[in-house]
Amino acid sequence: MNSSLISKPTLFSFRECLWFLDRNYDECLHKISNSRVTKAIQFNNKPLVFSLADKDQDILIQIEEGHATPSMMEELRSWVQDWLDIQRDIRPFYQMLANHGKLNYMTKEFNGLRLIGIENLHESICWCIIGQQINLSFAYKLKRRLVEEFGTRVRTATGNFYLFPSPETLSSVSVETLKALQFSRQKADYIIQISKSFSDGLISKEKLSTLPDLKEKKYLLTSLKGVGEWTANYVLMKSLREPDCIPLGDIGLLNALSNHALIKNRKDSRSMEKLFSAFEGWKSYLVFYLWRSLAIPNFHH
DNA sequence: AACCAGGCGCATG
DNA sequence: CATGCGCATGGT
Repeated sequence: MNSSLISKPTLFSFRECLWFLDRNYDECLHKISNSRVTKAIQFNNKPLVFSLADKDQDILIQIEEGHATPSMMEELRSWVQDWLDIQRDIRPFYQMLANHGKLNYMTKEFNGLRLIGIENLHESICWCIIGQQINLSFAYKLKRRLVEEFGTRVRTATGNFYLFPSPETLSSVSVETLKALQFSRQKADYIIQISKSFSDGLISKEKLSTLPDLKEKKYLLTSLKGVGEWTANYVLMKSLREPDCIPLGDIGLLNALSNHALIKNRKDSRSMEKLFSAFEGWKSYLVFYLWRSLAIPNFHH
């Protein structure tokens, strides 16, 4: 089995999703070319390279490297649906956007954009730690070094693809090694310790998602050194798809709110709460769309 | 040339 | 509880 189709729901745009995956950053875990995204993932300890392309009313999944049994293909289909958040009916969110005087333009401008996730929880947390307090281009550079140094490489006819390094691998790396890749001592420490927590089974996506309430999830996440409020919320929104998690204090979020004249200054939490209270159940989506708005050149209210 | 980036932990008042 | 500090480097 080397291909499969997923039918598109309403309010889904492959082009918008592809735009997000492409942006203008040096992403090392997938490649975009000819309106297709290609990526390596791991199933049953075996790497598999697949691509996604737009095909009329469907999304075409193709296996680029490796072999997929029918059950693996079924798993891959489900993985892709999670990654691009394909199954969610986002019409309620669009209704909320449409009702908002300043944000209703988004229903047209970003039509069909889905909250693209980070399915691997360990990767998601490491990515947050890498990105803390540094500019995104440097963050992507650090991630690339980490992935190319410690991740599994899959060779294909069209180039190399990488899997994010496993917790086992990263937990046995030394601080000095990461420092040589220009990680700060703290970031190196956090990543190694958190990788240990994963390989020791102290935390896993399974464990985190089965916790009964959000407070416990946040508590478990922030008990890890290097994971604060921002990271916990980012991870819950991107990896567990919690509907109402806002990475508070996020500089991009604050800039977007300020561009739309929705807050007076960075400490204007009252205006923020007022805005988000109108998006109950869809706060994470609103954050994602606000981030999307940052890419509009010279956007000012 | 300063200043600030997808923050966080730790030390103080 | 609030505020200050260091962190690593690159972009503006």
